[in-house]
Amino acid sequence: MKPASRPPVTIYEIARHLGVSTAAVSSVLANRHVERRIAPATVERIRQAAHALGYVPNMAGRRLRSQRAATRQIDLAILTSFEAPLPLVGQALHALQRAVDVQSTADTRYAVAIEMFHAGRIREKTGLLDADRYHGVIITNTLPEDDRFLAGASLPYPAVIIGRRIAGRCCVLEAPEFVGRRSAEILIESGCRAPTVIHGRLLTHTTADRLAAFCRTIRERTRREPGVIVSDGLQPHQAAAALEQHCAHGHPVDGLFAVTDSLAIGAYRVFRSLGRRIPTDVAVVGVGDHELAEFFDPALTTVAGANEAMVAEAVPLLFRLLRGEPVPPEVLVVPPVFLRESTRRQRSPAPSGKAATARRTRSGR
Amino acid sequence: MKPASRPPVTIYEIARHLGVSTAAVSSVLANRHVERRIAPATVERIRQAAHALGYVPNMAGRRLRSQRAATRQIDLAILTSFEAPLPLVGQALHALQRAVDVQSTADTRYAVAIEMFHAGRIREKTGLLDADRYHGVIITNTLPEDDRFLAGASLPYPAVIIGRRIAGRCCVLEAPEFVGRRSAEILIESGCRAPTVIHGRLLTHTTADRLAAFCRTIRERTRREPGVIVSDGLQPHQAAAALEQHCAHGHPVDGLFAVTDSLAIGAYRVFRSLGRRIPTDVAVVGVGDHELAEFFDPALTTVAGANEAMVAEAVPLLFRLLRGEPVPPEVLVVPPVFLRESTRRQRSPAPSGKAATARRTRSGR
DNA sequence: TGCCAAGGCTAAATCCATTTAGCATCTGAC
DNA sequence: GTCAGATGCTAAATGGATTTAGCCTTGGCA
Repeated sequence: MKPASRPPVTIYEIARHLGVSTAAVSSVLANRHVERRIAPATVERIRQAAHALGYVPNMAGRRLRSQRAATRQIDLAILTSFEAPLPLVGQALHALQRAVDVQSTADTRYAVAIEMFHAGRIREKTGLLDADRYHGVIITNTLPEDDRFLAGASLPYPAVIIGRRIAGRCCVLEAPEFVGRRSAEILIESGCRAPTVIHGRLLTHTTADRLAAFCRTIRERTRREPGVIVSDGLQPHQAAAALEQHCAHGHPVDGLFAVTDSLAIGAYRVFRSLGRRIPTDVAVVGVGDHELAEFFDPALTTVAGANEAMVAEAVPLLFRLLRGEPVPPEVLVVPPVFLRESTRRQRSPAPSGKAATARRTRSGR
Repeated sequence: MKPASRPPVTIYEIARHLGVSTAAVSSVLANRHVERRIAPATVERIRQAAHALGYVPNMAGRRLRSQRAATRQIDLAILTSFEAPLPLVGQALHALQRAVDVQSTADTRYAVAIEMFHAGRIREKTGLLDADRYHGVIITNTLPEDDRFLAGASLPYPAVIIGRRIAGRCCVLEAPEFVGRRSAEILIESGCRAPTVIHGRLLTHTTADRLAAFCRTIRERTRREPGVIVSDGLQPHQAAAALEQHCAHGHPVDGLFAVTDSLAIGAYRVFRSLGRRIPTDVAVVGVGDHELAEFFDPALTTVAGANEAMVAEAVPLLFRLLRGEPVPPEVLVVPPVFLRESTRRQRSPAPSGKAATARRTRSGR
């Protein structure tokens, strides 16, 4: 950050500098000089002065004046972290855009955008606390630091939080405990004796809940400690490195719960290279936040993927907040469960049998 | 779109309606009523009136006034289609944000956002032609319809186009022909006799170029027509359906070029279910726009993935445009080639031999 | 020479909200 | 009874750009 210099250059400076009126300057800079009949020489002088003085238009000023009367502009944003899986965010934007397309009228224009912050550092996001940027936002993929900040701060606009309960704010979350518990149960029912969980070092409220519930369930049902692998990040190669090291240390793993899809991808590769077959030697459960799970080899059993459902809840809530209508403080979403080949043993605990068992497969959209 | 109604409600209406000053209304609506010592009863009246009249704040007005003097705000956006693969866009945003973090000074604040349009319908994106929204944009993932529109329209702000040459605009593109030609060569060198390409129904400039160059190269080198499979969309399941049908019609396929990663994912599944081994029975070449290619089973050979490089070029170009500096009309980027297992045969055309051949593997970041 | 039209530009209103300075009124302490 | 201070509010300036109405020249034509 260099130090502040002089105040911004406006069209007034340019006008004064050249001895012309602001009207002339404005006309030229807005490319209206032809219909306004500004002499070519003047156009050129104004252009050069603007460049020389380093003129940068003030969009607020422009918008304020030029926006056709009787049109109100509503700015909505989805705030997410750079580190988050993008498909989730894309879904959210899509859903929001669909809603906006429906809500739009001749006198109301919506603009929707995705903006990002660095995970854990939402407080550094410029303009977050300013009342002059958004009419409303959906916030998702926050880390505990972010949550703490949000709980303390008072955002000067309506906001719906996805994946985290924050007092006084409208929140949409995964039903607590559900994902972790079901994942544990599936691995246990699959006959796993050394169930293990892998997660990224950074835990969101949601992933932390999945982790805790998983461990608790394993402890309660098996009276043993679950294995826990911490990956540096959510990238497949990071997961692979962590899992490899875990196995190299001699820790047994015959059932793995990956709190995020991408971790499962890395795990698949490690098991393959170690010659361990899925699901025969090791069962894997993941989350199905994006469409890929079905295309894993073997297809990944998922116990989550409530994202679509959460977004579907969040968008109408945002509009209700915008209209000033009352909203519930929180909405819980129960994620769907898809049993696929990566835990095939579950339904056929007998020898092996490839007889088709009842199984829901998420159909591609 | 409902018909337009009355002009927007401003704080003036509220003030007039209640017989108070706009200062009072503003103080209340900006939650400054405590320090401004507005009586609780008045606060309540103002709030109710605002709600009853359907007040929606005008962000332009707010920003114009409240923005600390000596701070200029610069709004940048990445415009992409809803239908595009998101990781690419995420990369672009990341790169842009990094640049912005460096460029930021105490008197210049940047805001960066992703905004989306429906593929082929960029002309319908509201505000695209308005001069009052962005200081600069990066446009990517356009379809030919979009390109045609952009070529005709004159955007009133600096723009860098990725993946498409548009006269008079600054463009960053894949070196023409390269990807299609190399892919074809790799399949031919792998000994394929029925090389085939699969692409989505919607073709961007880039994917169209890949397709055309592939077909031309196959024709020139083999004197035969390449197989062409058209998938309805880029989703794996759509690719799978298209490929299945192609095979069901008896078309031979022993080498496949997928112009997009996700298409390759779907293809893998089909080959697996048909019992055709990769690369022994069929070689597959794809593009490596995201990290996943390496984690395919077997790892996917890629002849593209220039996205990162393209973005790296585009961002500085945008800043040069913003500063009014001259820029080259186009920048060509040659994508890296990663030979992996999915075309293993290539380097060992002899019997089989699993001897490790020289092979670059993209290392995880 | 006189008049009109075109050309080239300016003054001032306007968009909406925020904020500073200041004006009444009321309260309580002395 | 007075006066300082609190209370509750308003008038007016301000932010940056666009746009309408209109002024002054100049040139062409009758």
